[in-house]
Amino acid sequence: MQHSPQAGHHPTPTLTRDSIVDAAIQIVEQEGPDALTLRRLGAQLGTNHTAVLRHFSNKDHIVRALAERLMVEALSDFAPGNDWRQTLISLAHQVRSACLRHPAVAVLAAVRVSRSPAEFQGADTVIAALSEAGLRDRDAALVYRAITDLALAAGAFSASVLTLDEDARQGDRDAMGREYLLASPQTYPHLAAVAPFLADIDDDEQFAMAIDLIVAGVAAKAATLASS
Amino acid sequence: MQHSPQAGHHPTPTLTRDSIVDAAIQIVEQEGPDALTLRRLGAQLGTNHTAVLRHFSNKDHIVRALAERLMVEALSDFAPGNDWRQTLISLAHQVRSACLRHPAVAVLAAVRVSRSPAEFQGADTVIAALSEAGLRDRDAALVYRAITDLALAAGAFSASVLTLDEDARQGDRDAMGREYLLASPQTYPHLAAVAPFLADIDDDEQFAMAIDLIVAGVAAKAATLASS
DNA sequence: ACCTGAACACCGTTCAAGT
DNA sequence: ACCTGAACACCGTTCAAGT
Repeated sequence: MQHSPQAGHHPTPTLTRDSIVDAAIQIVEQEGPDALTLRRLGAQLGTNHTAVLRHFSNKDHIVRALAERLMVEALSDFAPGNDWRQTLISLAHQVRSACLRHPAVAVLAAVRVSRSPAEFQGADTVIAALSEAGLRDRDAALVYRAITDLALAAGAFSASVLTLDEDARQGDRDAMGREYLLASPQTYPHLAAVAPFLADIDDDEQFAMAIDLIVAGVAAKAATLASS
Repeated sequence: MQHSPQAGHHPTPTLTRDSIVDAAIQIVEQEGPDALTLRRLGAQLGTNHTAVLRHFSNKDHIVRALAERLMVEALSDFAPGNDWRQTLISLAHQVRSACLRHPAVAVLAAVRVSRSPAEFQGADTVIAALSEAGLRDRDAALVYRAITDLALAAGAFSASVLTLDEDARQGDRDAMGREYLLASPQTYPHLAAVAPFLADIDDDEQFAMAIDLIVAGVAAKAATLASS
């Protein structure tokens, strides 16, 4: 009689890696990144708090699994645009949306995402867009890594604001709106000139501009390299 | 008899906010962000672990003080370049250098830096550079916020790699070098074409390219807005 | 094979007490 | 005014024991 996972009297183990990740996401979303503890996770799953260590060797491995989920979700329902600019822009916004949907997960996991080949499909799409823009080989590889990390960093950064508590957030908003207005026009003329506008910019607009600048930069870089 | 800080028999308190921040930086740099605990801090300072709470109301306030230090150091010995491009590029590298000198501090504190007016001088320099590039008023304010957060996010991201332990870092390096090579040329043709180059790019080069793209993007944006 | 429960060595924060 | 020391309610991880 062979010993297989299906055989014997263990038809459905209580926990699976997927059910643990599901529970972890739920906790982190509802209660913030600090709420993700093994004991809280055990409570959510209705098991002893050490049971999850049968499936992940430590807490860090759980965080990495969250990172993978985030990327899969970001790139799941994606279709390339009509040209390479549209493709890059919509990919970037898709990544940010996933980060904003799970801000605490993004803050916890963004660094781990960028350092491992998360999604071949997403990478291929970006590199295809760069090829269309005129970048090949090593240039394409370099620009790919640069813009991927920029977009991910910007997305996580944008999301991280949502993880601050309401007091800290209001404090930061006030600081932007008020403190910059105190800058002396004599000592800091350029800053004083734009100070009234600084508080007036929301995160959506700022992110859109960041992606705009990067895409414009890619076009300029491709033109430079093509003519050299 | 008036009661003044100088009078009486309390000439030099054991702790000051500065000495606490000094000790915190030393701990975080030598032992990583997780090593920053009140007990470790108390040991470093030769006091009870609760003594620092006389000077900072909680641990989060200590982290914010670290963020301020980081920014001050990043912008302290800075001189504007010959043109606006050089100015922006060298500012960005200065921020990254500070992040790399204190990687764990950067990871801990970057988000808090970007949301508060840390340095009027730095802000004025950047906005002056944008003005030279041709951006004014609300456009300048929007681009200022976008590129500041991008540079800071990129710097913190870059630094965050240094906070991973050697095993995780080697694992990530291997993944880049090896796993991408496994991408099927049929299914992912563009990715497969550049895969050999992906492992060959170091963090310095990648950061330099990111800043290059942003600066090129600023130039392109300024040209677009000027002609409209 | 998978989960439990006790144990261990830690956390941040509060608060009465000392000097 | 500043620091101590005990206490409280938590952590992640290990490991023998159960089923």
